[in-house]
Amino acid sequence: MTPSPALLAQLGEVFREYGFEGASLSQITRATGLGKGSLYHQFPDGKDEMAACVLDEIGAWFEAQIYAPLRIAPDPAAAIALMMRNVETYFRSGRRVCLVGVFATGAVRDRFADRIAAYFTAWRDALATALGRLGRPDPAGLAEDAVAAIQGGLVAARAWDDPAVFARVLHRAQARLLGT
Amino acid sequence: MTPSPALLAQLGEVFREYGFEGASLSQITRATGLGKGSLYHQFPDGKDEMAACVLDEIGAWFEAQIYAPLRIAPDPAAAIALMMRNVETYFRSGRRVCLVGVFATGAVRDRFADRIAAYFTAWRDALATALGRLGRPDPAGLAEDAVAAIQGGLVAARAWDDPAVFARVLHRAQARLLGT
DNA sequence: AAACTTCTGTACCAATCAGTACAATCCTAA
DNA sequence: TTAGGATTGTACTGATTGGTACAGAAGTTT
Repeated sequence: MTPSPALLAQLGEVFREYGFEGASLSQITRATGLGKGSLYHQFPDGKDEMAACVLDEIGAWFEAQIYAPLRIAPDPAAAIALMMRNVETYFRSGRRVCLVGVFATGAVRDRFADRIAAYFTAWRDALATALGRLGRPDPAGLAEDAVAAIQGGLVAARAWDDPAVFARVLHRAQARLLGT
Repeated sequence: MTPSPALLAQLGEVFREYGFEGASLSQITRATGLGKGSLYHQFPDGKDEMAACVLDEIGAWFEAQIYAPLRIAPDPAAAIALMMRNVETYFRSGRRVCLVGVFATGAVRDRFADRIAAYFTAWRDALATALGRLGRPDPAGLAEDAVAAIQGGLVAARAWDDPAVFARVLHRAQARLLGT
């Protein structure tokens, strides 16, 4: 039983907007257009399974669009710049929260601990790899700071309801990464 | 009707752990030892009012312990270093989430928009004031980045379930603030 | 067309939810 | 001690919750 990427994207948006606890089945059926019968048919373990599938889909997207390019691109500096552009697009300039980050700071953190940690680890490590190839000092620390800056930039942009905040934080983080 | 700071602290911990939607009245009565009659007597508008009072209490604490010292301390560099130490203590080395940040990325963001934005603004501005007095370049940008780093450090520490991450992010953020 | 498989709709369930009402209890001032 | 105000406990409410069961509809294969 493989849920479609489109369905997982819809589920993801409900979880982003309402969080895990706040995303009731009513809201999910409304957002997806599927009834409870359909949802339970595809996700017999209920909301937990939906969220786990969504996290896996997000992880796969990031692997393809963010992490892998950082590891293998011939020009690490260009790859880092591209990462930042893709991050700005993916998070809708800070208007869309990072679902993994939201789960990390919520009551469901332990339920999805492996997936959450894996997402952050893969990102930090891929970025550190690119920084290492670029010859930047302390690649692990710079990578860790960048991942934190992106998460913090999202929180701040939401707090101020101002996407320009996210853009500025990203821009300055990129400059620190590249030493420019 | 002024709820005691101790009660507000207990409420704050329930909201931190379960989020706004997930913090049921059952959990709140359990955590506070007060029955529903008592809670509704003190907070006639229910959970919204509880959360608003908690946010105000947090804001007041930050004003006294974090923002005001940044604005008025004779030695801005020492004030910034003290801020970081206090932040590390307050957030229990990253084990305790920032409730304002959690609300900022949740469905209740709009309900408490003024309080959330005010918390972030006061912090950024107080820090920028200290940086300005220190003669640091782009104090507003540095301040914004530091506030984002703290938030992002909290998310990352939770994601990795590793307080050392928060400490490292704080340490490096402080070095950037002070130019050391 | 018939048989089989997959998917959907919906009635139902027990539990929980936030909130209301108010009697009872506790506390304080005179 | 009494009266009045503050606080608490709890029964009750209608609504919502996640989940179950399964008949019926839809899709696919022969």
